[in-house]
Amino acid sequence: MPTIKDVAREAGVSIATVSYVLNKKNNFVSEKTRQQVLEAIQRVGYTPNTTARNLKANQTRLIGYAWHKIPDYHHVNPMMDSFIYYLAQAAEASGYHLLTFTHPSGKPEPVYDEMIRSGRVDAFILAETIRDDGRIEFLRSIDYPFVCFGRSNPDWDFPWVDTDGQTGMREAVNYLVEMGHRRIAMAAWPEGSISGDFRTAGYVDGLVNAGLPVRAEYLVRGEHNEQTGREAVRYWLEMPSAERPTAIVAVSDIVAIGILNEIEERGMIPGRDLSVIGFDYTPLVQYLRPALTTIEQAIPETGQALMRMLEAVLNKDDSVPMQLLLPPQLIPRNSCGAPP
Amino acid sequence: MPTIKDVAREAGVSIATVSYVLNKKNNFVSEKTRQQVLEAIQRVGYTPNTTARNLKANQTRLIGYAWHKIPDYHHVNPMMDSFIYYLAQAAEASGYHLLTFTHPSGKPEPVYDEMIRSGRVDAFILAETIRDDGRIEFLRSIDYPFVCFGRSNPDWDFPWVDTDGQTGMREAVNYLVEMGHRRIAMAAWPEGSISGDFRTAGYVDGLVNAGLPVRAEYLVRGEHNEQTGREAVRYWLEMPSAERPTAIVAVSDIVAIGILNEIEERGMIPGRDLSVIGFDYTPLVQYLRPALTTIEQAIPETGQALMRMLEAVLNKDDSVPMQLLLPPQLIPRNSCGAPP
DNA sequence: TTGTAAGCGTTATCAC
DNA sequence: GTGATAACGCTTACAA
Repeated sequence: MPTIKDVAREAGVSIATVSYVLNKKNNFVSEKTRQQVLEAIQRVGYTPNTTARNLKANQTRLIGYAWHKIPDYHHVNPMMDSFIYYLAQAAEASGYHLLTFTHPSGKPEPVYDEMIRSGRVDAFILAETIRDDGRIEFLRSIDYPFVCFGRSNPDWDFPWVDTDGQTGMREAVNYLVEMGHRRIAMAAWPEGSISGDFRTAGYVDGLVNAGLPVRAEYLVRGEHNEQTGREAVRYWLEMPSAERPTAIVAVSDIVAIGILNEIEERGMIPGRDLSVIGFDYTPLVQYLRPALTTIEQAIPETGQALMRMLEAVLNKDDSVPMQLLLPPQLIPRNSCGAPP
Repeated sequence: MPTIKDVAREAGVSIATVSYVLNKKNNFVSEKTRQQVLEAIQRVGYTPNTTARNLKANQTRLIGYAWHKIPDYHHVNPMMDSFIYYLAQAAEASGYHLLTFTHPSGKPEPVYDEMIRSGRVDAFILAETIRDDGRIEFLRSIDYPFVCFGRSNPDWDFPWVDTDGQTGMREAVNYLVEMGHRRIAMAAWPEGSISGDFRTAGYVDGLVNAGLPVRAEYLVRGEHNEQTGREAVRYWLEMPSAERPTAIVAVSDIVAIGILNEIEERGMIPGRDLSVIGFDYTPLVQYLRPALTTIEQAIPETGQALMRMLEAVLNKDDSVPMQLLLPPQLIPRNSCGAPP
């Protein structure tokens, strides 16, 4: 690879001059010299070496992004995977690249620490944040630049972008209410997860807004899998038919799929006998029969917002708000209808 | 961040000595000095700066991986997304990280060129290779290190790992034959795609092996979407029932989903009236009713094999075979049964 | 066994 | 306007 020296020799100038024309500001280089240098750069096919630049500037223009551990390879979270694609695009638009890394499930902080100490990256983007997130605690404690996709402890002040799951769920309930439903249930995650709790809160908000009672037996909780949806349906179908919910909102698409499956196996028709709404806009759920009504997160916008925020953090620009809630969007399909 | 100088000062030795103990080989450093240095490293919390190391060594220990353009964010290919996760893991095991980048759909080569010229990466991993792949042509022409997930032109000599779709499909047909099927159809992609053509060839192999006729009307081609599966079923259902296929292999899960959906909408039961096999092991297809029998690619192994191969390329180690076909695995679920 | 110093490819300060 | 040159943090001949 040609270096700045080759260009200097070719143009008959010093390497300093080449560097001047490259880093346009201070353009006190004479037009004639500038042209010579530019032509020489063309001729030798020169591109400045990033590593050398980085060493000088003490930066990498690399942003660390950790892959979240997945137990089994078909259990990927499709939403997160499309997120990182848009994140990569947004990063490039700002002259950064994503450097991906993995870490053992229990202890991520040492890996982040190592990335920092070795000067591998300039900042991090964290996804799938949790309550008391050790990564956030750690990065805050050493004042290292980062932004998060997802919230954490409410009393922690740090930059994040998140989907407004509470509003999303409230609107889902509202959508069902307007269709005529009065007995609306929710299949939720166990208490304690941030986004799960916001979604559950939105469900309650929706009921309250509509003047509907909040009934404990209409809220069933379980893990993030198909089984949870199935068990919830079994539970509700045991209720006398006048008590039974006529519509169900699920905390996630995978839970909604379990609901759909159990409903059908009980000989009922989802969307007619029982309406169902998912959450996540997972690929393929559009091809279920009935196609699943779901709530779509603003994934491309999230990536862009995160990068905007991260640049503000890196440039110590405090004109950019450091918390951003992005409204999701209800995607009506065929799994909802008027109550029977 | 502490530098090697800080350690040297702390330990009362020269920076060269620190460097010697760091780069263990040539361990002619006295045990006493070594201990002093090690302790100093601990005390000041030193980790060598990667950028400086890289500048010296003229490397980055970064592998470029381009995200393939996706038209719409729910059209991600889940298989590819889990692939890159395993790839990242394998890379780290070899001391590399993945540097991701994107490129405009038409012209990837200039972006690869730029990454090389600016010294951003040491090598590339290409995925979703095609016939006459310009990236392969380009990287071969400048003799830059890379490995591919996927084959390309048969007369090109370059390192690749690929799923043996031909064998996979042959075994799928064989599986159906053993269940008693004699009229087996395939919903394929248009001729010209590499993996599509191998899968189609495997279908034909399977028929021939079983002594079954290869009937043109049993092979329907269409794009990679749900509609293709639906149209294929409509076509076959117009045949007189004694002629109709009793089983269908699909070139991909999404096509298989279309098949499943159309079958059900015609009032038939997949797995009983008509057996169906997909290809890709897409997440969620296990939750379809019936759960889709599909062919699983060896994704983790592919990532590992690619990294092994890439290291061989980088170290000019020619003991490692530069072409590797990995057998996929049939995952029996409920979408197949004996012919009616 | 350890230290000195050159050099990796830049940028930027200082002379001229 | 332009050119030496130091410096970024490290590795490694070579000298001691």
